[in-house]
Amino acid sequence: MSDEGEVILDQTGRVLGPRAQTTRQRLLDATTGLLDEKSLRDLRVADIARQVGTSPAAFYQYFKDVEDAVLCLAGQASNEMPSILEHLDGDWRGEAGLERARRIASAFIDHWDQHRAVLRIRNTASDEGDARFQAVRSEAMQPVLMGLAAQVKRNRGDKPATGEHPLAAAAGLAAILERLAAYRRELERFGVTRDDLVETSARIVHRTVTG
Amino acid sequence: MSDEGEVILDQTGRVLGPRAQTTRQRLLDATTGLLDEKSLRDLRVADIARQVGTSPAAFYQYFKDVEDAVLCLAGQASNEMPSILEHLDGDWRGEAGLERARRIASAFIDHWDQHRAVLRIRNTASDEGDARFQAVRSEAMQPVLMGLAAQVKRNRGDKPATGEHPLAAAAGLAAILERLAAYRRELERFGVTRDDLVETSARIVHRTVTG
DNA sequence: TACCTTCCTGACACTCCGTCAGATCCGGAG
DNA sequence: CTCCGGATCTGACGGAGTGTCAGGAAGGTA
Repeated sequence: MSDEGEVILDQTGRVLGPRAQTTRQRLLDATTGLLDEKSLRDLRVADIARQVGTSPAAFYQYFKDVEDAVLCLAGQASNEMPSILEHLDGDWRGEAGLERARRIASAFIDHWDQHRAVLRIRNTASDEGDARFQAVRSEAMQPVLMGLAAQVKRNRGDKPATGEHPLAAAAGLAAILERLAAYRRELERFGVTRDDLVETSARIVHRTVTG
Repeated sequence: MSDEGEVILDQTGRVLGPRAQTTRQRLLDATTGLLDEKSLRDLRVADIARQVGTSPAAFYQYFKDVEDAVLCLAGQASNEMPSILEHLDGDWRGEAGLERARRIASAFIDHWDQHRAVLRIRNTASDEGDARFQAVRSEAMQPVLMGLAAQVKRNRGDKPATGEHPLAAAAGLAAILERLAAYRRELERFGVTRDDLVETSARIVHRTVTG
């Protein structure tokens, strides 16, 4: 990622002045925009540069390659990981727990609606084994995963008799939350509304957490 | 896909003789092998050709591009979609239903263990919007999705009062099954065994289907 | 051997990548 | 206002990989 910390550097390690920061940000914005139209695979450095009205060479001043820029965007998006953790801790039993689950599901959907293209790439690149994207994704999801696993464990009174593994259950729940949020558009075409998604995933999560 | 029906054609539409079929198959095998080492993005036609001991130009005789070859493999893998549908129909209540769910989960894991690389690409390409991969994936998953949705609907006595949407629930369950199967390796490093995965996903599926 | 079909290849034009030396820009010192 | 020096950008290029084509090799048949 080319965006760690506060001081932003270019590819040779030098601090960026204000003019450069503007250019860099415009390159990032252009990348975001273009990703709504074409896949990462089809996204050319030349496209991004043209959109910004600069030369391809300028792009390489700030980013190693297109993936590097997207990685940066993915980092930003992941950092906006919504207030899910707040909802995690507390009592999961009964209607209050279900409401908790609804809030989490809803926050996930909002998160994905706002960063669909970039989050999709984050996950696919991560699935394909790219270590940098894996790191960004983990950083965002790990707390959710651990939080869910802890709640599963707690609310079952630690009885492993059910045969369910807390971490596996948490991973499964995370899968539902992500997938339904990611596929919102597609499911809508089959008559599944946003509320349906929230309610359905919330109930599965709630049932799984409380056993 | 370059593999529809029985008679196999080359890129110009001519029927393949026995020698050509062998070459084509070797190209496919080499592709499978290389996909275990590198990502689709890094897989060059030249690599595949060299592996087979032929020229890059030969590759283009049988496939439009690398994706086309992988698509063909994805189609083959998807067709081997295991005997999941057999387990879907029937009574889901009680221990028998849970056992049903275990069989499905187990079959999913086997399926993914056998075709991990190709199925991953099928899904990521499909996620990225590639219509051809979407078609292959749908063809494989649609029956599972519909079957699960039908069971959800049936076993709830059609009471929509629970607020869960059958199709959304089915999509969520499919997400769990796929993700846990796809991430088996990674989860194992955290001490989650195959049995844990089967039992956990089976129970979530069973609970969700029976309400 | 001569021939014909099937299959494969060398060679090429093209696209895009990533780098570098040098041009351009711009604010501040004089 | 003019000039200077660092900050920023660019044109031009070597390289890798793609996809195509005319023609060459391989193998069967008579």
